[in-house]
Amino acid sequence: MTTNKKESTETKDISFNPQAFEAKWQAKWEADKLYRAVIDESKPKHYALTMLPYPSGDLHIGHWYAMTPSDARARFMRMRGYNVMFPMGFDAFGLPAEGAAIKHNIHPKIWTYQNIERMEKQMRSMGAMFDWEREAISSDPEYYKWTQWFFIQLYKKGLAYRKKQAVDWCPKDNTTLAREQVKGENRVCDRCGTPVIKKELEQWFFKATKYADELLHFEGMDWPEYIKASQTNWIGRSEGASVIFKTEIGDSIEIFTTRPDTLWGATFMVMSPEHPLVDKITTPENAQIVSEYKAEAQKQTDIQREAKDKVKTGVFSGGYAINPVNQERIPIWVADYVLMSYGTGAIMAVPAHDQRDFEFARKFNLKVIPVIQPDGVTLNGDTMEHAYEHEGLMINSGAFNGTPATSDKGLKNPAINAVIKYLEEKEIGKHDVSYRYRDWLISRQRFWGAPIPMVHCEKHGWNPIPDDQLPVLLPDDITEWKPTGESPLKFHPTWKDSTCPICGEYAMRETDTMDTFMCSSWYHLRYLSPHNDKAPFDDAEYNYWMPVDTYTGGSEHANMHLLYFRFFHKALRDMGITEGNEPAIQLRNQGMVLSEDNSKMSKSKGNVVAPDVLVQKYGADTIRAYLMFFARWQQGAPWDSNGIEGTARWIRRVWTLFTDSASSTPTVDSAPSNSDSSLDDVKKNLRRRVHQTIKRVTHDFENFEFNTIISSLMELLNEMYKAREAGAVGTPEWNEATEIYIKMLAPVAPHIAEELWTNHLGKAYSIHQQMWPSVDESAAKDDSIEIPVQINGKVRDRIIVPADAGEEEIKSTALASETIQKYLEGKQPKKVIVAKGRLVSVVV
RNA sequence: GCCGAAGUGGCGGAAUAGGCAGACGCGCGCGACUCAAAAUCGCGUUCCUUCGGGAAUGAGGGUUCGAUUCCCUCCUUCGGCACCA
Repeated sequence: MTTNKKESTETKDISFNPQAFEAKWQAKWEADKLYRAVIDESKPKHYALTMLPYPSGDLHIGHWYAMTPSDARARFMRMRGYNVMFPMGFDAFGLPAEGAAIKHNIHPKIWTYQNIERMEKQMRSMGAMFDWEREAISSDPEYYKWTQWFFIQLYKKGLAYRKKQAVDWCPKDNTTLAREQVKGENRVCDRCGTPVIKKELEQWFFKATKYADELLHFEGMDWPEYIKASQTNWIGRSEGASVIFKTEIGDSIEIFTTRPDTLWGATFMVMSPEHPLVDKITTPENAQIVSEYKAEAQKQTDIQREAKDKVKTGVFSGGYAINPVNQERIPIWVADYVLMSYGTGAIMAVPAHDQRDFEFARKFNLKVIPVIQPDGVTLNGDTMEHAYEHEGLMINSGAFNGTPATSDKGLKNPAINAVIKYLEEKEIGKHDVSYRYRDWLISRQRFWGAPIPMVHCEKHGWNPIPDDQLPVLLPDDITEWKPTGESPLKFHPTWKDSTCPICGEYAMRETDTMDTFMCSSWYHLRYLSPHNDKAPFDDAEYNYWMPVDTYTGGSEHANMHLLYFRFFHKALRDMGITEGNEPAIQLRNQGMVLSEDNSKMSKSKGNVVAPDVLVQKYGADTIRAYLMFFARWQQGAPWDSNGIEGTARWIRRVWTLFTDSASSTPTVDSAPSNSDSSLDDVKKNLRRRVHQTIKRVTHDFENFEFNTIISSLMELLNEMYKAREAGAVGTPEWNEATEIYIKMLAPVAPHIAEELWTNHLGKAYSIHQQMWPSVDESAAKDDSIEIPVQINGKVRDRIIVPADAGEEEIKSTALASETIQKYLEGKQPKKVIVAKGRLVSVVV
């Protein structure tokens, strides 16, 4: 490379050396505020948001994969005439900072801000159009002041509350977790993979379940199907009825059922061992076995208790309830297959029509009474071998006998519908919906998060910190970081001391901090006005930019961030802070870049691809292009370090074609006949390919099909090399092709595009302020086309016809073909089908 | 078990209002340039073949002149849920 430089000192440097201009353009764009997004009512707005990173230390290839194609699309939208905002920031609170504090005895703040500085620098090397003036960092006091303010608004609205219950606890991270942050069958911590345990603790919650039903609606949202499905599964709506059963001693037990039509078949009840009425219902004779069973249940983990293949266990309480529809006296059992965390913690058991209840009934010799009769078979409660869970007619159900029970759920099912009507008339039950979705537990027993802005007074209980005392700052003088299961803030000598906003007496601060997902639930709003100290954001900014038009990021957040983000928007809407029902219209998720051996990249395995090294070797543009090219973006693929050479070759060939002055003189030996007519054809063909490419690239950008954008540009480049060989250089068609090519290249490879445009073509700075090229439809159209001719479904020949040829013309040309005639062997075709412009199919 | 997405060369992947399967690139092979290598450039590259052709888009069936694309049954992989009443 040094030799190249020496050679080219007197003329323009034509060797490809991205290091020579990438940093230069990045600095100039920033100095010129080229990507500054300001309100401009004369243009349609486009809010392109990509998920902000945690400042973990170094940018990895996954960040590039998420961010640079998103940037390319934002740039494309900008060239299409949108006023685009593409902000960036840091989700800067979180556990790794505390891990570093423990390990290196460094304050999490110092560690975090050092990382931010390094990562900002690395991000700048991407050449993305981030508007850094809108940068927001969630651990800045000016940011978390408003995180706290939002907490208080939620509290005042009754959407934040404190409650003692059994909660998920990660023994490694030493903190509680939200239900969403516990993963999979093994119930492990989403962050560290450690199996969680249950702890009975008093914690702060957000009432997300209030929005359960609304969160199931995705109307007008262009979100991936699997994200919507995942959220729908997570919320887990079931429709049915709640019914009140009375015990013999007069207590009410409410149950939830999706099958009220089987009420007449309820032959016993089951309560969760944790149900508050268990002790009351248990008779003295049964007290011993029930308390032993409860103790046993408590010892087991959730995984043990909820294991699907587990043999059912349970004990009889000695108590009885009255089935409200037929006054039958039915025994109440206690069993751990009924969970306190779902429904009411008690069920009516219908063994004839529920497999779980059936297994239980058979084990303990309880009555089985069929109440749904399938077509053509008579069920016998004493001999049936499994529960019948399908459709049929109601039987043994008094006045309801004969009512059809279909496979429909809820009120759509005539049997369920009729019984619910009856329950409501009799006031023994009502139509009801149950969700598996839980309220969001936001307390974390950790230091590096936004302090929950509440104080507790002996006399006045919990109260929010007055707004004028916000933010509640984290102290700098903490020395002990060891996780104890309680926030390090609790052990600070003075931090927790405060006064009650009501009486002015001593009050103790809440020492827990907020789940960092709280910070990221509103960062898209802080980008609107990151330094506003009067409000979380300006209304004018909100009204112009929101909602987010395109949101990109990882799909691992399906049931976490993406659900919190929607909940938060709805809660804010109900407080009059935001407008509209959803924060983001369009969502797209990139896949994952795996390591070359197809495994997940991780520091511990040492298989991480470092973007910095690649940037040094190839330049940012090549990395950007390769990340767009090497896989379907929304799917991801294993990294291929050889593969990048192909993209690097393409970028170099782009550079060579547009900078090599020799390109204007065709080499004598390779140029074919230079007659005017053939040059005309070459020019026309070039122009056609250029305009066809605009069409394809535009379509693919709109649809996030980044890999085919690059292929199309590669093909067009190959075409241009051929046109150069044929002597097209210097013609108007060549010049047009050059301009359009660089414009289409600009979103993908912003530096080389600028260098070629401004320096080599001598066009007005900046390429990034140019409009996207428009398609000349007439130029894009083919004159003549080659279409295949099939005989009995097999391609036997290809014919060339004018593009606008009619059916008859195509047909006669096809049949006139010698090859086709040979295959026909003089026979008359039975049928000839002409698909205009596509194919001829001859049937013999 | 339920919900969702996806199965195409050695590899990443193209092509779906039904119409030339394998674009583009990697890898591989041959050639040019070179003392040599790298870089670069050119040609070839789904499989089988008796060189006429034949087979092939996870498997099997269906609709059709024609199916990677639509329908049915099944298999596999990935993601979510799961003793959820």
